[in-house]
Amino acid sequence: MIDIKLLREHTDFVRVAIDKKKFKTDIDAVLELDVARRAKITDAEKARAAQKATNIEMANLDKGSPEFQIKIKQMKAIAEKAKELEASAKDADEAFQEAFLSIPNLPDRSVPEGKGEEDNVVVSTWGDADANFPHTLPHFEIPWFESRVDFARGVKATGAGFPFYVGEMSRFVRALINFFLEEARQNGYQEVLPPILVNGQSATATGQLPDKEGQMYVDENEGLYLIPTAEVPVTNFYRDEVIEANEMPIYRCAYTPCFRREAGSWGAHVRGLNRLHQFDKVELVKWTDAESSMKELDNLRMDVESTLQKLNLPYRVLCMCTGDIGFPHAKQYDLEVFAAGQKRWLEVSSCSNFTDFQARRAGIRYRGLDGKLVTAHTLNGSGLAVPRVLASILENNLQKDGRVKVPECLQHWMNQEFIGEPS
RNA sequence: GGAGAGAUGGCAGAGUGGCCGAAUGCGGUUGUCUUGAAAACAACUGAGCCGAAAGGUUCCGGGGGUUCGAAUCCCUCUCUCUCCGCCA
Repeated sequence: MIDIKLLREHTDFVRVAIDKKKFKTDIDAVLELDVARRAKITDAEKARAAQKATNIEMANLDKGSPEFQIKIKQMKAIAEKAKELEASAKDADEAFQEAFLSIPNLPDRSVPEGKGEEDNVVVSTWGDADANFPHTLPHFEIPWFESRVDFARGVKATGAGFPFYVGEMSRFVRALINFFLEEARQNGYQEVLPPILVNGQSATATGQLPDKEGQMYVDENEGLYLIPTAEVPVTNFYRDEVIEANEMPIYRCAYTPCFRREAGSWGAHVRGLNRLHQFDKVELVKWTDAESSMKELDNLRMDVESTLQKLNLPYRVLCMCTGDIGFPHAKQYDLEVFAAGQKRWLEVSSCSNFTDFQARRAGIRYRGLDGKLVTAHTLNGSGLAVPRVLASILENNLQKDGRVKVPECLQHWMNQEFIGEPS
C-alpha cells in the first residue's frame, strides 16, 4: 500500500506517478470510498459514545428502580442504532481497503519513463558478449543434455516444466546453490531456510495477491500457496513486528525451490532451462530504514554482480522503466547473462526496492530517532536463479570436445573440472 | 486422527456481566539523590482508526451469537500445551 495521506493530499502527484506504470487504477473511486468510509466511521463512533455514556449512567443506578427500567428502553434503541452504523462503517471500510489494495507502488523519481520492455535502459555491461564462442550450442541442443536434464521423465512424474536433474547435473545444481549461499554469507546475509508454502496474508503482504493470483500454485484445502520466490516467506518473517532501529539494516538470504504456473507464457522460445514451473533460487532480502533503501539497492545489486563476475559470465544491468516495473516495485534492476548458444540475454536476477509498500501491507515498522513508529523499507534480489545461470554456463563454456568446463569458483564444490561427455 | 487444558499489555499474571484499556509485579524511559555507578524514591511507559486540534473510538487469539450492556456467558475457527495413536 502507498501512504493514504499522500493519496489524499497530493492526489495529482499520485495520479501522474501511477499513470507512468502500466496498471490501470481508478484513483477517484478509491478517494470516494475513503470519504464515504470516514463519514460512516465518524457516525458509528458518535453512536458508540452515546451508548457508553448511557451505560455508565445505568451502572450507577439502582437496578430495581423505575429510572433503570426507563434507561433499558432507551439503551435498546441506542444500541440498535450503534450496531447498524457500525456494520455500515465496517462495510464501507472493507470496500475501501479492497480498492486501496489494488493501487500499485509509485515509481521512484530516478526510474526512467517508458511504456514497456523496449524502454528499459542498459546501465552497464560486464564481460564480452561479442567474444567468439567457437564451439557453442543452445544448451538444449548439446547431445548429452537430455540425459542429464530429463524433461521427458519429468512429464511422466509431474508435467511439462518439471525436469529431473540427473547425476552430475544434479550435483552441479547443488554446487551452484552452495556457491550462491556462500557468496551471500560472505556479503553479510544471514541464511534462513523458510517454509515453501505460505498463507494468503503473506502473499498479500508482498504483493502477489491480489495482483498475481493466477501465477501461484494453490492448495485450496489449506488456503496455502506454493511460493513463487523466497521473497514471500522471508519478507514475512517480520510481519506485524517492530524492528529495533539499531538492528537495521537486516540482510537475509534463503535457498528455496520456486514454483510458477507461468500461465499462458509458453512458446517456442522457452525451450530447455529458459523457463520452468519449478526452479531453484537463492534470494537476498533486506529490511532498511526509510532513508537508506536506495543506497542499499545499489549495494544489493553490486553483491549480485560480484557473484556473476566470479562465474565469469558476460552480463548487463537494465534499469527497468516505469512501464515495466512490477506492481509493488519503486525501482528495479534486472541482471541478464549472455547465453552464447542462443545468442540471447537471460534474466537471472531482479533487484528491487519496494520502499514502504510491502512493509505497510505487512505491518513491518521500526522506531525512529524521535521515538515514533515508522514503516520500514524492504528490498530483495535474486542471488541467483539457478537454471538460467546453468544454461549460460553450458553454452558459454562448451569445449571443442563437447564437454563443458566447470567455472573455477564451482570446482571446489564439484570436485571435477568438466561435465558432460566427449562427442 | 482421538481426549483434555489454555490464548489478557514488551514479559509474567489478576480480573467470571456494567464505573475495565484493564490490578499487581518485572522490564523500559526520565527525574531526585551520587564524584560516577548501584540501590532507593517519584513520574511516565501498547497499538490501530477518525480528527487541524481538543478529543473521540476500537482492540483482552479470529469470526458469530446471547444481553439494555461482554475480557467475563454461548457457538465456531485458528493456534499453543498435555496425554493417546500414527509417522519422516
